[in-house]
Amino acid sequence: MSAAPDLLFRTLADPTRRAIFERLCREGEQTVGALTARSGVSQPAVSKHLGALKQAGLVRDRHEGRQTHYSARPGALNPLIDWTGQMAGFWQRRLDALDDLLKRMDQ
Amino acid sequence: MSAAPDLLFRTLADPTRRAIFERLCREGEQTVGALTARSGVSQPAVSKHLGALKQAGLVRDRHEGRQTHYSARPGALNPLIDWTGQMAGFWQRRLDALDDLLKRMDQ
DNA sequence: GTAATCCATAACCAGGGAGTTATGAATAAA
DNA sequence: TTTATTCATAACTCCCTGGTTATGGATTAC
Repeated sequence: MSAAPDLLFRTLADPTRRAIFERLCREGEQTVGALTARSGVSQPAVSKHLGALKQAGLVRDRHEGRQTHYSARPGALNPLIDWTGQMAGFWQRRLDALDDLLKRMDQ
Repeated sequence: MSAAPDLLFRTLADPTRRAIFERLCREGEQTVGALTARSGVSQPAVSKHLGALKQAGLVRDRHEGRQTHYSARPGALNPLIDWTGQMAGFWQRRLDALDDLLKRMDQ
């Protein structure tokens, strides 16, 4: 299971791309032009990043005339949340087991 | 804030490296040799990945004789959990605001 | 109809990073 | 002491990707 975390990690690893995603989360729907304005990179670069984000299921696009509006997609981060939860769970479980063992040795 | 998520995302983006980290989470402390055995890559590659994981604060190492034991570091994922929580919070807040607006318009 | 705007795609380039083999330092075993 | 084991580092290669400029299609404005 969990081929999903792979794509998510890879997609969010790039700072520029992650910044775009963060802006969409904070400020809601934005056009490509608006995103390009404060991204520090060219418009084609932004378009490529948006393509990657879309393919990872992190954003949606909505065409309206000659401009495209992008918005963050709630729930897309769930696999990531699940993964971190699992990892945290594993060492927690081992700590519990250790705790148990110590208690039994103590008796 | 949050230079930490950047390093974490970058470090966990590589599948081989993430697999090593997962094994350390699931099965606890491991030597480099043990990790290399089922990693599918050479020992130097594993060592490099472990170096990256260590630098990101994701693992600890413990030298014992001529072998080095690595273990996952609980709490290292916290910045990641915080970040996802923030992102989820943003759109949640906007949904609430929208809900509010609709309610007021309804009255 | 013509000009201007918005965006996506193509083509290309450069840097980084993940992999390899070779090697050496440190420790354990003989 | 000599040999074998374990790991880290160095040096190198190759590919992937994020950036660029150039361009074109679609839409809006004049």
